[in-house]
Amino acid sequence: MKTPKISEAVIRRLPVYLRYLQHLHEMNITTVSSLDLGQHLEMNPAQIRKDLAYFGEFGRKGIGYDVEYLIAKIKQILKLDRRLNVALVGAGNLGTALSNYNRYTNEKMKIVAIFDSFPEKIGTKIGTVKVQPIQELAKTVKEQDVKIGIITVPATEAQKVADQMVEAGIKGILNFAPITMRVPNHVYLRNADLTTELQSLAYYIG
Amino acid sequence: MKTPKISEAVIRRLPVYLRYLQHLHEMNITTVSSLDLGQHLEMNPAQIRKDLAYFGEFGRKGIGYDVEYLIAKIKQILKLDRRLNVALVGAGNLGTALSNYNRYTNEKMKIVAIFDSFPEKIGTKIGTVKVQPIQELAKTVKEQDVKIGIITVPATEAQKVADQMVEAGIKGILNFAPITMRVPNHVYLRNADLTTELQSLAYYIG
DNA sequence: TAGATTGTTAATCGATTAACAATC
DNA sequence: TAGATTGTTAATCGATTAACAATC
Repeated sequence: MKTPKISEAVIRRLPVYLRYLQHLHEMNITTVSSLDLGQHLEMNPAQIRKDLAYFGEFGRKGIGYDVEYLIAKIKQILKLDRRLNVALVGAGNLGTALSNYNRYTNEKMKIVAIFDSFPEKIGTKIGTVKVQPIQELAKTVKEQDVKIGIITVPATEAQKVADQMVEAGIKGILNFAPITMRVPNHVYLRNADLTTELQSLAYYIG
Repeated sequence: MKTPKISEAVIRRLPVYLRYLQHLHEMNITTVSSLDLGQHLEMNPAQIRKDLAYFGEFGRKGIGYDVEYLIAKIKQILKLDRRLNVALVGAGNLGTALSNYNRYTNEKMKIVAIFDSFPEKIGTKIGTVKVQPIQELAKTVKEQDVKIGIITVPATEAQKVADQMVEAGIKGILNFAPITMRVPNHVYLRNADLTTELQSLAYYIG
């Protein structure tokens, strides 16, 4: 079966499985059961099996899952097996942190362009990527076939940047600015606002 | 009624409402309906009403919600109306970004201590907060009544830092390191792993 | 074979949405 | 009063968990 209709909750768990599987692989563990996975990730094994079964039969009854094979399969599902170019706007601390994230890995998803509006930032390098003026966004997106945009500018600038990304033809936006932004339906938007994260935490502590 | 059993989904939406209400307040808008809120936040108005109604009757039939009053109430619910001290370990780019987040606001939730293990970092200041050696964590947590810990160290260090936080008596941890960490049941743990965020994004674009 | 573990169906649980009486 | 909008109950929808036949 292809993909019936996969919920976002499922998709968000796959990278968590992937991370632990990669850890197992590094430790030369070749096989793992949903029970093992569930114990380590503190999740229900039935849920793990069901999540994986949406995409195919990856395990073997009585045995479990082959770690290396499952890693390959999850990467395939998440489309992490093909090149995916990312542009980041806002070369502040958060932007720099994100740029450094996958700098040394051989992930296929890569931040290939960084933009800022601050003249002092232009021309400096973050890793191997030179910071460009925001005016060059559209041109670079086309030239480098950029599909995803990350927004790490202040709230006041964020919607404007999003508009420019949409205009440039970007397909998905990961927004870190604390605003509710508007994008057309054909653009996928994900918010990762760290202030709301922090605020909801207070409820469980205070 | 007090709080029957509020789901995390509800708690995570409250800061989003709060943010937009504060925006309305800045624009001198005094009243808002759940319909308005729903339209701007792209949410179902019934859900917004229900979320709020868990905590009391904050609106007026036929009128809507008083913006200022609702802001005060949501802050009260989230316990953002009382002082909440936060310690951050890992004074890298991400740590610095988070430290700067609420530096200029008059939020009651504040990062009051920053730690790092890198000798060169010790003694430098982020905003007004001096970076301390990690060895001083326990002492500072006690002295400053720190309740929440934020972990922005590399994956290899994260569990060790979490253990120290738990040992020091911290009540909640916000973890940005890409690992599945273990904490005792009495400590609230929230993961905000930006790599998994990025990876799940690929699914919707590729 | 006996034990283990998957894939999947059915049962449960919880969250979202619709609808509407109450009332400003 | 008529129109608007809440708070809340009931209906729907979706996600999680349990259970088990299939099978390695």
